Amino acid sequence: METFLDTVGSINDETRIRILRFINENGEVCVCDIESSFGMIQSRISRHLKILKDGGFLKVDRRGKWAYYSIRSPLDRFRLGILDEIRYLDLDIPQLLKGCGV
Amino acid sequence: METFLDTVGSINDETRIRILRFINENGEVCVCDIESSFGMIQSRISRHLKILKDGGFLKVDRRGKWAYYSIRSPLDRFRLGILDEIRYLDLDIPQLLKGCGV
DNA sequence: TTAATAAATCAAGATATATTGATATAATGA
DNA sequence: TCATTATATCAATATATCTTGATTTATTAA
Repeated sequence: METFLDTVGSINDETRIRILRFINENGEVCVCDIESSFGMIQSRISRHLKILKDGGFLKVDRRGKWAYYSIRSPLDRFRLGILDEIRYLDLDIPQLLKGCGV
Repeated sequence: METFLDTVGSINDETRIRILRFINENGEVCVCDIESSFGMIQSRISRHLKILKDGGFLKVDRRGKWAYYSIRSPLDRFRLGILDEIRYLDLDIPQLLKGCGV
């Protein structure tokens, strides 16, 4: 039950839906890419990523200083359905903007 | 987008998930049945029913003094998937207890 | 080492949502 | 009409969530 509410709660926020779709469309991205693409401060992005990860949608891969987030795979039928559902919502999804100063 | 968030928000609450499953398992019930089955006060049940209705899960049929709630039909793939998903969650769903003094 | 960068976490305030009890509306029957 | 019953809505409070800015942790490079 907690798992279900974590999953549902994780998509009960427009910012997170936008981030989730952004990652679904662009594949693996690091936190600073999301920061600069969305023009949002780091702590805000980081928190939303954690919630999406705890909701079972994302996985992290830490390489060097960076944390790379991508869609967790394999994804169950329910979460796949959600990804599909948000695919065509009327939302402003920014262009990918590489944000880390290498 | 608002619609999607209404739908997701409507199931982002354990009480509402329980009510939704209760109705899904028992079919059409009136508000006082839910009240007495769940042992919750009327305004609380009424509010949650409204949210589930606005989320697209329920419909109301007013007959006489009573308001009968049931699963809206036909239900789209996404909402059907949610009903299916909550079907086996570890939740306390009360027995139907007829609550209206006829 | 030390400084710089990337990311996570924390604390405070703002906003949203849930619960309760009271009141309003609407239908029925005396 | 008036009282009763069923339901909806409102106002107040409690609780949860979101945002920001500051701090902490970890990695790399000077």
